[in-house]
Amino acid sequence: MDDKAPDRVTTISDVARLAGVSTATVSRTLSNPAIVSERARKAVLAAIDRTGYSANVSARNLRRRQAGGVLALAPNLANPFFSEILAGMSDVLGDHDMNLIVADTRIGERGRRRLVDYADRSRADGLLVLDGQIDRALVDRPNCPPVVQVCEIVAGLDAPRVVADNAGGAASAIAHLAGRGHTRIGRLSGPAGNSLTRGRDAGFRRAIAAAGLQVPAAAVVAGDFSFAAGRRAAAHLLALPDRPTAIFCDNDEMACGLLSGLHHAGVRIPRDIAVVGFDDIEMSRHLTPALTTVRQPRRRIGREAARMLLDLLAGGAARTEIMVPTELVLRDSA
Amino acid sequence: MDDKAPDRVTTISDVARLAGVSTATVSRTLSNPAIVSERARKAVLAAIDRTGYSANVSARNLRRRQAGGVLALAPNLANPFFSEILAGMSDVLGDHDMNLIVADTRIGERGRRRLVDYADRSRADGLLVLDGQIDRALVDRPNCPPVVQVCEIVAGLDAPRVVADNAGGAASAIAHLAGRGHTRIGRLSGPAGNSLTRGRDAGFRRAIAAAGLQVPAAAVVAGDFSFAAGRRAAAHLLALPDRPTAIFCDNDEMACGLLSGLHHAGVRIPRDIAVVGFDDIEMSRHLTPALTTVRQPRRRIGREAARMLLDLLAGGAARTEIMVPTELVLRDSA
DNA sequence: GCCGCGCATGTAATCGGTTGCACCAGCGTA
DNA sequence: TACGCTGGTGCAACCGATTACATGCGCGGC
Repeated sequence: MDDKAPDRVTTISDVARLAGVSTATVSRTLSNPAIVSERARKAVLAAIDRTGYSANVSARNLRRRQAGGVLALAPNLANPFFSEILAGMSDVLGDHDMNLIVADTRIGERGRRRLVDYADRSRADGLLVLDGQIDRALVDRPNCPPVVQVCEIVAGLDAPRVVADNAGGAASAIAHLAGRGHTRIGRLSGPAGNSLTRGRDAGFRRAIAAAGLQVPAAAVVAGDFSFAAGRRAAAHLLALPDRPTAIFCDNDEMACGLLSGLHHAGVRIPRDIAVVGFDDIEMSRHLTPALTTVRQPRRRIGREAARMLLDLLAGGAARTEIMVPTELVLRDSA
Repeated sequence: MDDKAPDRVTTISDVARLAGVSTATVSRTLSNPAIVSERARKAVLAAIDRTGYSANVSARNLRRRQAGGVLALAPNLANPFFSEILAGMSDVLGDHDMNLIVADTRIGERGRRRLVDYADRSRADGLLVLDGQIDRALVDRPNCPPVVQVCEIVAGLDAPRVVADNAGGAASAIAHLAGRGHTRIGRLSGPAGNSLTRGRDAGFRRAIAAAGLQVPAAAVVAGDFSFAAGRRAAAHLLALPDRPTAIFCDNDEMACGLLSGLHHAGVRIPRDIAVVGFDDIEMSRHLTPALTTVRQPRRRIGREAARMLLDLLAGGAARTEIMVPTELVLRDSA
């Protein structure tokens, strides 16, 4: 405010001079106030207040040999499923004075090279990988920062992870349907290799068996998590000789497409066919009928992942896997 | 790879030694290859290739007195409306080797103080403000980086801006409805002070007048952009003695709630009442009936905003306002 | 043969904090 | 009185890149 050179940002030396101490004391006042005398501390804080000083992050990070931030790699940022996970990460990281920077992994070859630049020790202290399809070479590089996998698992990558209880969630959905008397329960699955698909598949089969039922092979359709896949599945399922009376979908987006396809074909839901989804995305509660689905606590998943990464960075022998429970949300579609 | 000390990240000196040149030459090879001899350039590039060197960003930014990134301030990151705008920004910034870091503005007092930390010259070279409700003190601070406003305008803040053609979009929606023979056209608006509300209101009134109609005062309801506001508005509008036959909503989320409320009351859409929204969010095309709405080209808005900020930072006398055209998307609800 | 010019390169200062080490004052103990 | 210890502080090296300035070399013109 009342400085001589108004165009220069105030530095630690300005504060030191004003407070009549050395820069070391200013630095210590900020990072470890307990070890400076009360006299000095007061003088420094007053000077900081006067000047509006705030430390230059580049200089600090350079000296501390850290990046002060974490990189999250997500496919398709525009997908609202991820934004709440990212918000959870941001909560925790912010409390530890860490940035969250977010990069989209599905952006062609030009972008791929950029990713390698980003996933660099000087830019990111750690990586939060939300995309199971990521190129393994990216994270196997010699100087790649520590990685935590979130939700999806990269095939063969042995890094710590935070995942939802996919099997348990699927099982609870099936148990619910079986309890309502359904005996022919179909499934609209995700792509085959995917770790989410595998988990949900396991829960599906386990629960079907536990209810003393059989998996109706023809009514198990492979999708790709997209709305369009749900539309296609509707046509396919309606053409079956032995229609299922309930369908479990591996995610809400497909369930949404399925609902739409069935609706256009004049099928009444849930009377003719019951539908259950997975994820509980925003849209699901607004559909007509509102979608019964398995909720993933996304914000919590983000928080756990961020905490796990921070532990890892602090050198703590972090747990290698955290499984977050899911919850069946009963609405109108089943 | 074949280094002596495998635990230390390679620096510019390592590369220089390996290539048999000075660090200055290495630096020049990377930032301005034309001024180094071909011999030196080849040696340096080979050394970089061997070591997998990449420059430390903190050191570079410290020396260049820049932050290497831009901060975007958005309310509610979980809202998918923003993610595509952010993705557009990220496209452009990435091409200029700039980070995009994103902060949520609606996170209580604790978060507010954190924002002030973030909106700092050493962390961000510029600010992209997507929230019209932001505290003006934040951007009026003496050493706040340059600002570009996006979509919403902060009351009384005279910074360059990128906005959608809100008036034009609303007008085209009304013109469409009037063209289909509607004469009692209601409106579900956003909150009163909001710049989006004002723009859409202007277009609404202009087009109503142009069609030779009157604004049915009782059928203009103030909402708050939320789904719940749409539900409430449905009840209100149905209770009117002189029901409108069409309703223009200031955003899709409210239109969505309105649709849901009307549907539950047994109103057939668009036969009994036509509904038009604004924004074209993801969900809108998936509703039953699919929502007719005014599309904002969100990715483009993001790109334009980022470009404008970069111009501003480069010292270019950037234009002070860019207005991006909107487009009426005809679907089933009108 | 000498001078001047321009190109390629190296030297070293610099960016702004952080922190190991040295120092000093003050006090208690031998 | 001498010695050791402890808490508080300052000095200066350091983090790793960028870049102003200096240097050296080769070449053409006089």
